[in-house]
Order: sequence, then C-alpha cells, then structure tokens
Amino acid sequence: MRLYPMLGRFIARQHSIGKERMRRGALNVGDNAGGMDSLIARIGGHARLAEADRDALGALIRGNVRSFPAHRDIFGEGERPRAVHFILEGWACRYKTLPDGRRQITAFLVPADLCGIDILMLREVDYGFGTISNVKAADIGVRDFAELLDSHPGLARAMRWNEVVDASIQREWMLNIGQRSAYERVAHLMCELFLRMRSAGLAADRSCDFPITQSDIAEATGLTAVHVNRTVQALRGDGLIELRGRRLAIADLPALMSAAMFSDSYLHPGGPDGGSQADG
Amino acid sequence: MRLYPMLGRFIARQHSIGKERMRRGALNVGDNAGGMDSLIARIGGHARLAEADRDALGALIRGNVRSFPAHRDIFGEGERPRAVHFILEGWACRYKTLPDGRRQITAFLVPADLCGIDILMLREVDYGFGTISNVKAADIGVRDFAELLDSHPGLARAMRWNEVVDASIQREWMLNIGQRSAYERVAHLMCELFLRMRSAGLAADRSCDFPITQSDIAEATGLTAVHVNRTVQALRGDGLIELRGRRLAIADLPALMSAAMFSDSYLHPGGPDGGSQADG
DNA sequence: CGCGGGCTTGAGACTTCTCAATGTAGGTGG
DNA sequence: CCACCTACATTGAGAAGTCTCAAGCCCGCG
Repeated sequence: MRLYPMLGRFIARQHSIGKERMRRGALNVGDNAGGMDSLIARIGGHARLAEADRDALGALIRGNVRSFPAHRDIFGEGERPRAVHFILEGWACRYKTLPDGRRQITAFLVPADLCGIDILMLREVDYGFGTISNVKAADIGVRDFAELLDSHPGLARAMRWNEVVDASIQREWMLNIGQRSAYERVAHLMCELFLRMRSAGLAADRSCDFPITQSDIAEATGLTAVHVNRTVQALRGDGLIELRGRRLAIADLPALMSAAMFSDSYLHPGGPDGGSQADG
Repeated sequence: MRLYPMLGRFIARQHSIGKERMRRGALNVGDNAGGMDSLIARIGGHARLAEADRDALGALIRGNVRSFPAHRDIFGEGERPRAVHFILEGWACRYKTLPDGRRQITAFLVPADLCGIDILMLREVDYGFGTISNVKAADIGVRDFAELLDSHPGLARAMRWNEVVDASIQREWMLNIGQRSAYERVAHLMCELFLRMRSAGLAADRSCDFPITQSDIAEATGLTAVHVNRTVQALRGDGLIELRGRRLAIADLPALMSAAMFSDSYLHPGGPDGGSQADG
C-alpha cells in the first residue's frame, strides 16, 4: 500500500532561466498590433466577436500588458487572485500539488488562452497558476473585467465559451491520464498542443514552439520524467515526432493521432453553437 | 510500448439490474415537497437563491420529473442533448470512452447535482451521461432553461457557480488519478462522495447510500476492478471504512481524510463569493 | 433451485517507478 | 576564453505497484 517515495519530484523552481529560452522560444507576436489583434480575435476559440466587443477587450488588454519570467507563479494555490490573465506570448500552466510535493499540471495555456474567469465568483482558487517559459500577458483586474462583461454581453458569452472548452479539455485529460498508456498519453498531449498552437496561428507547417520540458510532460501526464524520456524516444523511433531544443515537429500527424486515439472534437473547433438561445 | 489488452473492460451495460437496488438504494427524498424543496435550495452548492428564483426553478423542476432505470444512458457521447438534468434521486455519472472500449468516469452526480448547463453553447457534447442506480431527475428543455436564466439572473449566477465547482472537482480528480496511489485514490473518492452526500442532506451520521460498484470505482480512478477490490479490503482492514450492500460507512473520517490527503477546499463549501462584483 | 451480477482470491506478467550516474549545452564568472 | 555550474536529457538495473487471466464464492431474484 505504500506509494513510491518520489522524493526527487519536488524541485524548487524559483530561479530564472535566463534569456536563452526567451530568444529561442520567442513567439512572433510581439507588440505588433496585427499579432495581438489576431490573438484577441481568437479569444474563446472561435466565438466570433462583434467589432465593439473586440475593441473594448483590445483596449483593456493593450493597457495592461505585463511580463513574467519563466517558472514563476502568477498566483499560488489557495490565494485570491485579483486579475484575469490573457496570455499573449509564451506558455503557462495550471497545477495542483499534494502536501508531500507531488504535482499535477492540469492545463497548459498557450497564447490566446485565458486564465481566471472563475475569480469573479471564487473566494480563493483551488489551483496554482504559473509560467512555463517567459510570458507576456495582459492582467485585467477583477473590477475592470466585471464591468467589461456587464457592458458587453457578447464578451460574456465568449468567456463562457472559453470555460466550456476548458472543461472539455480537462475531461479529455482525465481520460488520458486514467485510461491511456504512457505512449498514448504523451502522443495525445503532443497532438493537442500542436493543434492548439496551430489554431492560435503559431505553428509552421508541421512544427511549433514547445517550451515545456520532459518533466513538465511528466507532471501533466501522471508519469515520471524518466519514463517520459523513454516514451519520447519511442515516439521518435517510430518516426512520429521530432523534439529538441524547445521545438516540436510532428513527423507524421495522422500516425500520431491514430497512436494516441486522438480526435479533436473535444476541442470543439467549430466554436459555440451559433444558436438562437439566450446565454443568461 | 503495447498496452494491456483490457478486453474484459468493455462490459455491456444495457440490462436493467432489477428492483433490488431500487429498494435498498432508495434515497428518502421521494415526492414530498419538503425534500425536493431542500434539494432545490441546495442547487449550486451554497449559492443562496432569492425566493422568486427558487420558486421559478421549483416549478420547472416539478413539472418535468422523469425516472430512469439503472445503467441507462441519458445521452451518449457526441449527441446533442436537448435538456438540462437536475438529479433528484439516485446517482448518475459523466463518462468518456476510447474507441477500444476503455472508459473513464469523469464525474459522479448525486442528488442536487446538475448536468448539461453547457448545452446552451455546445453543438454536441464530448462526454456521455448515464445513470448508476435508478434515477429520478428533472429534464428541463433547452428553451425553457434559457428563458429561465434570462429572466432570473440570480439563477444564471447559481448555474455558473455550479459549473465553477464542477470544474474544480474535475481538477481534483486529475490530481487524484495522476498523482495519488491506488489506496489514496479510493480513499479520496470515498471522502468526496460522502461529504457531497452529507451536504445534500443525504448522509446519516457516518454513512450514506453508495450505489456504485467496485467496477465503477475502478473506472473513476483509472484502476482495475480487481485492484480496487484489494484496495477496498485494505481500507477495511485499516479500520477506515465499511462498505457492503450499496452502503458506505466511514469508520474513521479524520483518518480516511488524512490517508487520502483530502482537503475539502476544492468543493468550495463556503459557496460563491457574495461579493460586489457583477456576473456578466 | 438455478442464474447472474458483483465480490474475492491466487498466480504470474508487465508497465512504470526508483535510484543513481553520466552526458550535454548554455550561461556565468574569473 | 576557458573552467564551472545548472538545468535538462539520457541510460542502466532492479524494485514494485498494478494489471491480466482465471477461478471460485456469495446472494438476491426469477
């Protein structure tokens, strides 16, 4: 009944990794209005925003851009966060930890993703939120955010859509961790992240930035870093992926998807139901 | 790299189990207005509802009660569901399956729980929803539901709270499946379900109905039925629980919680932030 | 009384983990 | 500009948690 000691899993992550990653992993979004606009347009996946909504959101975002170094908490477990974070550049993650240090990453956030909509209702969050790489994000204060949603029902709806998709991804991750083998899990994660990067407009033909380490993959899939390493090698050996230097290239996407039993329907690529129904 | 064949895992579940479970597992909620009112009042955990909201919801619920036999799909994966389901009696679950039949239960629903709020935005759900025991539930059609939320912002807020808590529970399950040992996982699940039953007013001092089988526990925790069995025996042997005949008794709740590293904060027992903020 | 679902048990197999050491590459300080 | 340091990737070997397969058992139900 005893579990593995896992002493090595709790690694302090308070150092800043330096500029190398910044340089190599930089996403071409920068401050150019075009890039940011395109990200804003993508909010909530494919929820189409009216121009007025997009402008209001864009103004708030542009006025609150902040930079975070890699491996830094944006807010910790149990805290009461005071802002919603819209990722503009770099990757972040949500995570939860056990008292003995074991850690589960519950979500990766890539540009155009949003974290913290729930803070409008929550006294304190049950998860932590931190950066993976260097991150540029817009911090929108609770009050501003609430006003924004109040005056722009279309945005409120987009935010709700965002949460619906997040929940769907979480369910798929449960299926991943609970039922798939190590090989399938890692393959599935790579499919998902590549497709999400692509739909954010951040993937070349068959590759994208991939700033997470094998340890991060381990914490997201419920595996060990060592075993992830062997699994990645197997995926390489099978000619499915190439992975080095914070960059992922998918050598054979159909084969990878099939190995992972991946279906993109849980990402709801079609966007919200355009439907007639009200949104509360 | 091959995974276990797991041939035995895909068990057809289309037979009805008979009345035994109904009789023994029946929750004392029945049609008595008192019980139902108290459930309605509990919707969204502890979101306090105004009287008008409660009445409107109650009317809609009372007018749409339906019964489902045990082990029956209410809607399947990929379908477009046309109603929100409010559980009045019995247990249900959300699940996802892999093409080869492996199945992950992603949530258990007990009385006062709600399923399908997301159908206002989703074209098709990425999960299935089915009964565990015999279930009595209120089916509220999409149109009725949308109108209800439109005209009762307090209810809309309660529904949103419900989704926030659901997402939080899902995250905890990811931590459970990804990081905890078998022993801890099963212990954790039992803590959660007992507490949720208790907060629905459906637990005696230290016991509650527990209509799920060990196979269900296996599918929810990412374990095997055989291993769950041995784990349950270990929990019994350690004097933490008693489990037989669809009834769970917690012999030593503090010890069980500690063994599971259980903290109830993720259930957000304090309810939503009463706060000043708008809710979109 | 016999059937079926669910619970138990036993034995062996296998995926994944732990422990521990080595390799690599960039970043830093002298 | 070269040692050194740190984070990360890799490898090897053995341990162990969990799984598979295969029976038996129990008990309520028809």
